[in-house]
Amino acid sequence: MTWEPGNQVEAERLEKLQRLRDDGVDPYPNRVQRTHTTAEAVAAFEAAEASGADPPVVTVCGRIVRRNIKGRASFMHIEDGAGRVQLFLRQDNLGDAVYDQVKEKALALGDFVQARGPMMRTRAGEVSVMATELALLAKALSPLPVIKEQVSEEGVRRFGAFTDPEERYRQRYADLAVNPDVREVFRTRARTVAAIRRFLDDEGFLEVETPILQPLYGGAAARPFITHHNQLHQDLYLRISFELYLKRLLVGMYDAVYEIGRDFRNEGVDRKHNPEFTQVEFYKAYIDYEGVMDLAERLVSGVAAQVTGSTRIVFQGHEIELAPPWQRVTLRAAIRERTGVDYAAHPDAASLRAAMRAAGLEPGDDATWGRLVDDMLGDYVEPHLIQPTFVIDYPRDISPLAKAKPGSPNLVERFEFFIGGLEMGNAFTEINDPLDQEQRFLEMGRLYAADDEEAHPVDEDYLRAMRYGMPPNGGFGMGVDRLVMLLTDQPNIREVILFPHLRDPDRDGAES
RNA sequence: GGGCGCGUAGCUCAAUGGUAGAGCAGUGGCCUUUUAAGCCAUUGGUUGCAGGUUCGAGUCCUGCCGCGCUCACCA
Repeated sequence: MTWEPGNQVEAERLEKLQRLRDDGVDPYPNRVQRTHTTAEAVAAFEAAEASGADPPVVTVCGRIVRRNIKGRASFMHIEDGAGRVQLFLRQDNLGDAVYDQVKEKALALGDFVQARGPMMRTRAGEVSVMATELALLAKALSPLPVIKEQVSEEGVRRFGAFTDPEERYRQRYADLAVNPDVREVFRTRARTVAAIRRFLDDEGFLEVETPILQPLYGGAAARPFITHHNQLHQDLYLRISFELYLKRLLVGMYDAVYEIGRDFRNEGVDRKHNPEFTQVEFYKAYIDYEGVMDLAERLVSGVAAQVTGSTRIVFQGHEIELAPPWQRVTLRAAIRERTGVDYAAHPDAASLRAAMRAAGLEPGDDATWGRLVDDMLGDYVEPHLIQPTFVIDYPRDISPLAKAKPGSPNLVERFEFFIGGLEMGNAFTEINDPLDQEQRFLEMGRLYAADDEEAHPVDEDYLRAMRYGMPPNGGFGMGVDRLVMLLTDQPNIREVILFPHLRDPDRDGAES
């Protein structure tokens, strides 16, 4: 099977490729030279200019992003990962053969080239490479969207665009190639992950890697993806959280561990959810959820400061201060404030449902008590939590891994924290009583046995680990993608995931 | 899964039910300091897919595919 041009532009480019080959030009040569990035070349020239030294002679490489062919002198801008620089191309300097390639437009927008020559400044004042050598490095056969820029005092105006979300995600390489803002988002993402890692390393945590393919799944409320190991004849699950493996390591006498990695949840896809997403979880012995709150505040505000230079960010028009201390509100008070319902006065599902109806809410028909409480949180409280807020003390029956709150049989020592109206993370004082944990697993099994979903499995090996003795500890999980959304002011999780999941377009009736 | 909206040239977008267009890109010219370069000329379309209504469908109807927003789901 051989590629056929899909349109006229591609056909013409393929023809030019053949013409270059006929002329003995290798459109994809093996050998490349580069002495400077575009940014280094400009900096070297400016330094020489300032000191009165001779202008440097440089060899630069990059993609042609602008081309202005005039008679016997032409200009190109080439871009590499560091920036862009103009090439000044004169027939006198390049010789007829090479200049003909320019003039005949054998070198097109999108092609990669290598140019060598002394740096200079044009009459218009732009630092440029006065090319004495010019060579093709890689021919582009398909045209990228063309985006022009007008640089002025007021900033950069852009003309032309590549904005269709579907095509941007399906062809992220093209999106990145033409949209520098998008490239910057993923640089910020990389700095965010690095800053999280640095913070936890400095706090004495050990970074570990635990199984992604798991014989049992657990640690969160979600349906898993299922796969199969052929030789072992065994079904496996892609993990929905790291929790149960990380806590096993506390039994193994690491005081503090963390993992940054991918979780997979077989659930709906929307602005805040991708089937695979990046999570950071940490577990630390000898602290409770108060200690975790302290770490969470310092982690998030410290990462923001490192990544953006400030603890004050703007997200979707809201100014948000991430510096500690964050607001703390009990779930009970938060819900009472927003709905008028005090769930503590209605300790069973039936009476809580009645109270919700009396307050004008619409409670789910077969929701458990804890589920009703959680619904009120999501519907009436969460959208208002713009400034960072810990919501603490959750219903026991939606928190099977969190330790009970002394004196409150329905509550556990758990918090979730919210920023910008997004649920950012979840944490608790972890259960370390193996018999209690076993009962909680069994309760969960009963509570949700009615659901048609696969029953949640009890992880017997996890209980065995806990029976060897687990130190008291606090645990924490946070969505890294959502943190990047906050720090880059992106409203959609797909804008911070390089290759987000999309439906297969090559189905019946679809364009292929 | 439900509701609403969208799908037209490589990209961004037009087009009362009546000959499918523009800008950029491309192609052919002119130009040895341009920079959204300019000027002249010009190519490019199975209007997402399949049906239907109509003398006539990009436009109206039905189904399907994909995307967006939203609701639901997410122990």
